[in-house]
Amino acid sequence: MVDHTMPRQPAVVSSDDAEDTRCFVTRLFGKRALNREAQVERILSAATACFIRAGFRGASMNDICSEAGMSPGALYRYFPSKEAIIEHISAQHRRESAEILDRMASTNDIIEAVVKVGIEHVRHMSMNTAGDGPADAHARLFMEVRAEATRNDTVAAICDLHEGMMREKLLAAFTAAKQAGLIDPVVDLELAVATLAAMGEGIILRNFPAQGVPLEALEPVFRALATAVLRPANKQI
Amino acid sequence: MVDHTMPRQPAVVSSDDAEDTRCFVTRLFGKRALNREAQVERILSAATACFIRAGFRGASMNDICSEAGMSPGALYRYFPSKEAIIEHISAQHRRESAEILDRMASTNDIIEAVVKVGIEHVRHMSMNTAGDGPADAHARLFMEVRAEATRNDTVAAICDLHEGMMREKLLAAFTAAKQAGLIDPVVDLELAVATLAAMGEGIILRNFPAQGVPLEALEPVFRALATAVLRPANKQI
DNA sequence: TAAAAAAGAGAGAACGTTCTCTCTCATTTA
DNA sequence: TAAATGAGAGAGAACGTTCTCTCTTTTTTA
Repeated sequence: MVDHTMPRQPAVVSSDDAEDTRCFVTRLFGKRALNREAQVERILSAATACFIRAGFRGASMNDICSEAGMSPGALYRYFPSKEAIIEHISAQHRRESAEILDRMASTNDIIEAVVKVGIEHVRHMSMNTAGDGPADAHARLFMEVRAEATRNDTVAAICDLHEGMMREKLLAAFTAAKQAGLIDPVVDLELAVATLAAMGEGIILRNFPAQGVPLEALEPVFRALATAVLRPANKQI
Repeated sequence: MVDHTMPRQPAVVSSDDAEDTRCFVTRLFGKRALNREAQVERILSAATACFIRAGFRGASMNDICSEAGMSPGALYRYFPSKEAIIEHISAQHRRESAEILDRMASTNDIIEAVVKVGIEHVRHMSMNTAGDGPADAHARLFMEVRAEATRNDTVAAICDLHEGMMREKLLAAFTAAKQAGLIDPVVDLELAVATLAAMGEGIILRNFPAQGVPLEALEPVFRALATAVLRPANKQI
């Protein structure tokens, strides 16, 4: 067997307070800086494809390297570990979901606003960003993220953060609508938010569009459910 | 370093058509046969605990052996592979879910029947069978099974089988109720079943009871949602 | 501005660990 | 005594990661 025990060269002594003395233009916009961003993007999109195909645990770093057309040595210059990639992708996925709520227009019709957000969320989740993956790519990733969150504290914190944000956004909108008399005063808003979120997640998980249910068919369903949750006593206000 | 390259012994030739010549009474009810069932059960419950803790991929066969207080050699007498254990547990989990629908009493009030089944399902899912695991044990396992189904054909078939059964049971009940005039004639029953199933799964996933929402609080929610789905036009019939 | 030095990027073999599963051999049961 | 059962070492493959080395780009020096 080949002997690899040759003593390592001591690392060149570099003072801890060494500063990057390069021109800041080069640092930010130089060929290397731009290439670095592109490479990070390449790795993330390759990893996403692999994770959708095989899951966080099922996809190996070698798989990701092959998909990205890159050697392990190269990949590890951009991410310190597999976990770091998983966390990055998890955060990105949850953030995208949370951002959909930002487009929830402040309208006089809270029911229609909820319907619109629900449809938008389902549309986004059944959209195939990559183009060559399975139809339920986003839903698969969503499941991976949630499963990972049950045993990885960092991912759990990421999920909590974004879910908390979503909860507060919805709650704020509902509180305003309630004060405007658009929501039945009896309704427990916290429970309403939780219920609607659970429903949304259930529909994401099932991925209706991938099973042939068109978005238009989902619209009256969302409307009926939103009405039931927000105006349980009397349908019309 | 120790040399492990010693050539393996060829497997002992065992004729494929070897027969069990024991008395069939002994074979079925003898001490050994009974013990065998007990051992299988021991392995399954140990594996379930490990899978809930670490996921299907995250839990190793050694973990399961330790949990079961058993050597690998012993364990592999009862299950040919890790996958076989995963499939067994997946099937068991999905079957238990499907069986809850069997207790759906044929009643004059279809809404209350749906509410009862929903509550029962959530109760079962938030129940901790083992006793010493996390509160969301069933929900975690559910997520594992669904995630596994996206990339393991056998588990996917298991899920399809039981979901198909659930779908048909609900559809039959709804069809009868529709004919009895208990459901709005406008309702697309297929979509109603899918919607209610998705809602149920979303609520399972969120595990409301583990988050402090009591089952009683969930009852009016289920009632409102069931009503919205089955009687969208007019609340009372 | 040209040459020298440093830093960055990448390839790919190899590392140590862990994985699933199988082997041999000892013990228990019928 | 023959068959069933179990223990536990360990084989071999796969894992995530790190290694050394080469080539390119950027910065510093003359």
